[in-house]
Amino acid sequence: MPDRPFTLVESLIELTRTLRAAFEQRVEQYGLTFARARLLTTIGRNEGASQAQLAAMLGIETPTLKRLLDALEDQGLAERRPIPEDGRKYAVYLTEAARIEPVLGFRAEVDATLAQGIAPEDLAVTRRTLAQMARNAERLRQA
Amino acid sequence: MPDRPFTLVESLIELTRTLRAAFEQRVEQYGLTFARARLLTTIGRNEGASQAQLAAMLGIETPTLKRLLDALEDQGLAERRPIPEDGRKYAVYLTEAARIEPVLGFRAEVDATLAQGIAPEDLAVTRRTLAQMARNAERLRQA
DNA sequence: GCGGATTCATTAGCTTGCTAATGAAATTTG
DNA sequence: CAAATTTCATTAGCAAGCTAATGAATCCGC
Repeated sequence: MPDRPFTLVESLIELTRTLRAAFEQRVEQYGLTFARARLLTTIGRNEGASQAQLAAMLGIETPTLKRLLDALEDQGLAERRPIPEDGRKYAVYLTEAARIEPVLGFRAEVDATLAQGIAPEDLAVTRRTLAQMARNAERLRQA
Repeated sequence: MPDRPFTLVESLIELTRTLRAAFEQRVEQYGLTFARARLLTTIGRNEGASQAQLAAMLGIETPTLKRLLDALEDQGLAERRPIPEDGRKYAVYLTEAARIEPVLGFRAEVDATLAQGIAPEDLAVTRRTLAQMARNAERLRQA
């Protein structure tokens, strides 16, 4: 029901929101949200990374990351360990409880579902186009 | 710097955020945010629409819309008018102040900027692919 | 090796999404 | 026509994005 001509931007916004909602539903059985599940898998692939590094990988800011990490820690799924070399940093790890969760294959699953019924060459074109759009948006940001 | 293979979902999330940030910067000179500017143009194209209708057009929920509309009303850019036929509804209009703002051409401008340097046929493919992805995400939501 | 600059995590506070619940008005049904 | 249902806007409260500001630790330049 969005506004008629349905511009690219509208499509993007709507898709991202639907996507989020769909997978939110999917991971809620584990007591997770979309953002927290994304962080969980990123920690799993990069154990020992600092908070700043994780934030950069996820493309979010460190205060946002802190809040997500606090939540995972409260749920007993991740932990901060102080490192001796640098008193400012923590190294972040999954707990054993988190390792059992089948959520770790999350990203690949999301992608596979999303790509269903789409020709590989169309996917390739779309990837390229999205990358160019990201550059366009980025350029605009500085101007 | 996101996680290596840079999946589709990551691209989408990052693009939407960059896009938002870029245009946030663009409209802040008018005291607007991205979401509020989007609402403003939607009101402009559909004057007299109810809040529920506007929310549907924007793909957001009515409480979210209410908050945005309150803000525009506080800024003197939009107004609610009770309608005689239905005591529950308001008809929403732009004020004269809003009509002067050059923000009304906003959507087209966003789209044009985003599409720079992309071949028309690639854009077409991308539109189709995004639509299919939206269906995939939607389907998953119900399952 | 000391002092200024940078980096890291944190706090505080804003915006904008969401869902659930509510009251009032309109509509549908029996 | 009265009662039940639905619709509309609202309130309340949560999640997750952001920026700005802070304190502590590290690093660099001289």
